Amino acid sequence: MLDKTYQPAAVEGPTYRLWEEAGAFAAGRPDRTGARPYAIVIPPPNVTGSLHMGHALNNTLQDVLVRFERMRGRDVLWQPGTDHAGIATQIVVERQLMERQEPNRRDLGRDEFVRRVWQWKVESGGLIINQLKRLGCSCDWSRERFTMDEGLSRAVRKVFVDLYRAGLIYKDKRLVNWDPKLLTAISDLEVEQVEVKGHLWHLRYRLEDRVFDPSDPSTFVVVATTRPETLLGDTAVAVHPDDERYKALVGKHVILPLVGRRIPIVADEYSDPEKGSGAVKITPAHDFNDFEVGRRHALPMINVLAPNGELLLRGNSDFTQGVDQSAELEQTILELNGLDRFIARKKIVERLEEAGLVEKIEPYVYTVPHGDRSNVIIEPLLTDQWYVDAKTLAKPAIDVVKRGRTVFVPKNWENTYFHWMENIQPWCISRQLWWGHQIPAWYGPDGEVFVAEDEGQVTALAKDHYGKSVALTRDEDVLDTWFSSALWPFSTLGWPDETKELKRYYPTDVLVTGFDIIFFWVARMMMMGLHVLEEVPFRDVYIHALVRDEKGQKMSKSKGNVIDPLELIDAYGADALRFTLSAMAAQGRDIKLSASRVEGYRNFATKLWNAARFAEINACTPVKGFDPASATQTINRWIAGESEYALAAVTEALEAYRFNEAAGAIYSFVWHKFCDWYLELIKPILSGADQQAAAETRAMTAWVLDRALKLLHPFMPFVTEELWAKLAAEGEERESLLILAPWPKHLGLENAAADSEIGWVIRLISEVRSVRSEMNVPAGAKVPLVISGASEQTAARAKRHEETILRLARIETMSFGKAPSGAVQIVLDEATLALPLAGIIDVAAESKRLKREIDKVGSEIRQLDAKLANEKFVARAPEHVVEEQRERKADAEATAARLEQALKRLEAAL
RNA sequence: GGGCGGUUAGCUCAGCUGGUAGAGCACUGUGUUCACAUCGCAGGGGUCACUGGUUCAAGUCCAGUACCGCCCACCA
Repeated sequence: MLDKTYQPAAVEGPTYRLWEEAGAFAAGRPDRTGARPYAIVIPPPNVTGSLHMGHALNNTLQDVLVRFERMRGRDVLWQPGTDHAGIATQIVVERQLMERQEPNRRDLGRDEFVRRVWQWKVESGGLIINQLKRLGCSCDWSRERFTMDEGLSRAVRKVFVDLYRAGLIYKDKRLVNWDPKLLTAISDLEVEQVEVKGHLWHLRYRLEDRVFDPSDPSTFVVVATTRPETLLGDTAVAVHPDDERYKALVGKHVILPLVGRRIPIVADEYSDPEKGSGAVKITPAHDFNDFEVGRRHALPMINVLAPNGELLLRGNSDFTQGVDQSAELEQTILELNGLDRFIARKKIVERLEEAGLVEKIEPYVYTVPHGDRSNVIIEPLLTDQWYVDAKTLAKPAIDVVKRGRTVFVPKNWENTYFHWMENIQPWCISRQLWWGHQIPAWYGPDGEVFVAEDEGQVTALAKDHYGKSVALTRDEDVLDTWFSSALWPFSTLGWPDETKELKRYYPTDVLVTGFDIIFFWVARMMMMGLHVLEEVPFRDVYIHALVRDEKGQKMSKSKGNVIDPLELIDAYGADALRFTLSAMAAQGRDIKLSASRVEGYRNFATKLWNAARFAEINACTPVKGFDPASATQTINRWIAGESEYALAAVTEALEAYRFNEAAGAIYSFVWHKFCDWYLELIKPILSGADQQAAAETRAMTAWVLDRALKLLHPFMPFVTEELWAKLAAEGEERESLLILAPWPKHLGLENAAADSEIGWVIRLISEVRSVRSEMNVPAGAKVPLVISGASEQTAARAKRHEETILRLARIETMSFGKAPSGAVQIVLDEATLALPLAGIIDVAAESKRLKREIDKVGSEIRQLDAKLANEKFVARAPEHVVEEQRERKADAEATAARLEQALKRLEAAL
C-alpha cells in the first residue's frame, strides 16, 4: 500500500542505485547495438565547484533530453567529467595552504605544489559529481573524464604541436592583459570592463626650447590622462595631423616632467581633437592604443611596472636610457621606486602640482579593466606569450553555422556568435600558473624553441638542430584552461586514438549550455573540432537562460542571494526542482527562481502519487494484452485520446527544445485531465454493476497511468520510476525499469465523438457547480435537475452519464420535462437545465444573474455582427474564419433566446 | 559607440506560423464527497509600456519613443 504522500528522500537514493546497477546509463548497451547513437557531452563543471542553480538547470535539461532519447530507443551517451579549472583550483589550494598555515606555493616548489593540488582533487574534487547524481543525472559515469587525465593531456599536447607546426600557434611579444595579483597573463575574455568614477588630469609638458611659465601656454603642451603614473613610460605626445592648434608643434619635443626625458610630438590620427586637450601622451608599454601608435612611429617602449604592479625604476635601463642624470630624476627614483601603481599615482600628482604642472583636474567616469577572477585592475604589460591564430581557425567555424551544419537554438544567438567570431583577436593561451597543462615547448641554450609531444621527441629535434645533445629547459607556462575544454567533445571520446566511441558518437547531437560561455567555450570547440576532425563537434547548440534570484539579480555568493539547489532537493525532492527548472526554461534570457514554484511542483508529484494510490486501491493494474483501441466506454475512449494529444505535445516540444511546453503539456494532462476529470468520472463505473465496464476501466486507468509515467519520466525520474515498480500487476514484475522502457507510440486513439460527449458532461457539471456556488447553495445540499429542450443525442448522453452527473454536480434526481417555475436555469447548447430551488434561491438575484448573462451574450453578438457586416472581412478573410464567426453568432443568438425564455419563466413565477 | 533582449493578472512568467488573452503562486468564498487539505469546488483580477503603420483582423508583423537589463568595444 502506498503512503499518503510521496517521500522523495526515501526513494531517490535507492532508485538511483537501481539505475546504476542495471547499467541503465551506459553507452553502447548490448540491447542498443543496432540503435542510432545520441550523444551529449556535459559542460564539465570546475573540479572545485559545488552545484549551483546554473548547473542544476543545465544538467536537468540535458538529463531530460537524454532520458527522452533513451526511451525512444537511441543508444545514448551522456559523457560526464570535470574541468581542472587552472586559476580557480590553484587559488583554492593556495588559500587552503594559507588557512592551514602551511608553506606557500613558492616555498613548496612547483612539483610539490602540483602534487598537493592532485591530492586536493582526489579528496574534494568529486563533490559536484555526487551532487549531479542527487539531481538524477543519468551520465555514463564509467566514462567520467578529467581535463588533466593522461588521455586528455595527450590530446592537448598533440593539438598544440599540430597547431604549432601548422603555424597556428606562435609565440609573440606584445601587450597582454596582465593580472598583477595572480601574476599571470589572461585572455581578453577574462577581462571585465568596470565603470568607475575617477579623474582626468590635465598635465603640462614643457616645450624643449621654451622656458616653462605656467601663465604662458605657449611654453608647454597640455595632455589629459586618467593614469598620471604611466607618464614615467611616455615616449611621445601625439596630436592629430589636422589639428590647427598643434600643427606648428609637430616634430618638436617636450621634456617629460619628473624624468627629464626628451620626447617627440608626433602627428597621428589616433589623437582625437575633441578629447581632452587634443594632445595625448603616448605610453606604448602600458596602453593598447599607445602600443599601436608606438609601432607606427618607431617609438621606444619603456616598461616602468613590475609584474606585481609596483613601479620598477631603479636599475631599469629602459627607463633611464637617454636621460641625463639629474637631481630630479634621482628624486623620482628614490621616491617612487617599488611603490604600488596607485600610491605612485598620488605621489606623482602631488609633485606635479608642486611644480605647477597640473592645469586642472576633472571628475571623470570611465571604464577600467578588471580580472574576472582576481577582481583587481588589469595592467597591459609587454611580455612573451603563446597565441593561437584564432582568426584563421574562426573562418570554417563561421562557415558551418552560416550553412546550418550547426544550428543555434534559439537562432538569434548565431548573431552574437558571428559578431564575435568575425572580430576575433589572437587568443593568448599561456598562463603563468603551475596547475594546468604545461606547454610542450623547450628551449635550447641559445633560446631556440623546440615543440614536441614529449621529451624524447624534443631531445631528438634538438640533437638534429645542434648536431649534438644539449641541455633543454621546458617552458614553465601552462595552457589556458579553455584550451583543453575546447577539445572536450573529442578528447573525451579517446582522440587521438581512433576509438570506436569517437567514430560512433562524434559529432555529438547537441550541446546544452548558457550564453555566458558561447565565446569561452562553444566558439572554441567549434574551431578546434573543425580543425582537428574536420567535422563540427555538435549538430545543435541549445542556449538556455541564466538562473537569477527572485529579484532578477545574478546569484552570487557575495550578494548572499544564492539559492542552493541541494537545499531545494532536500526540502521538495529532486523531481520537483527538475520539473520547476524545465517548466521555467522558456527560451528567454533569464529565469527567476522562487521556492514557491518548486513547492507547487512538489505538490504535483504528490498529486501524481495519489492518483497512483487511487489506482492501487481500485486494483487498476496493467492488463497484459490490453488494447486501448478496444475500449467501449466513452470515458475510456476519451482519456485514451487525451493521452494521445499529450504524447504528441510532449514529444514535439522536446524535439524542438521547448522544455517549458513539454512540462506544461504533461502537467495539465496529469492534473487537469486525468486527475480532475477522468478519475472522478470513472468512480461510478468502478463501483457500478457492469463488471465488464469496470474491468475495462481498470485496465484503461492502469494503461493511461503507465503512459503518463513514461511521459513524465524525463522530468521526474524518481517518483515515476518508483510508481512504475509499485504499479506492476500483482505478482508480476515489470519487463524493464522505466528508464529503459520504450517511449509511447502514437496509436491513433483520438476520438472526436468521445471528446464531444465528455466535453458536454464536463461543461454540464462545471455549469451546475458554478451556479450552485453563485447562488450560495450549500455544498452538501442535493438538488433536482430538470432538463428541457434536449435533443435526442443530449438526452441519451445525460442518461448514459446520469450517475456521474448526480455525483459530481450533487444532483438528487435527474428528469426531463418543462422547466419548473422558480428555478435556476442554465442554457447549455440547445438544452436548458433547471435547478428547482424555490424557497432556497433569491429570485431577484437569479433574475439579475440571467440579465448579466444576456448582456454578455448580447455584446458578443454585437461584436460578431459588426465583423460580419464588414464587407472587407467577409471578402478577404479565409472562408473557414468567416464560417467560424457565423457559427459563433448563431450559437450566441440561440443562447440569448433561451436565456430570454428562462428569464421570462422566472419572472412569471414572481 | 555598436548589438541583443525585456516591458502581458498583485508577484513570477507562458503565449511557436497574426483569427474570441493563459499558467503557477498570492487573494476571496466554500468544503459531513470513500486518491489527495502538499487537496477539492467556485470566483475576483489584464485599455497585453506608449505612438504610428501594415492588415478584413495585431499581445503577435513593421517603424519610432520611453524606461529596464545584458553583451561587445581601445576612447586619453
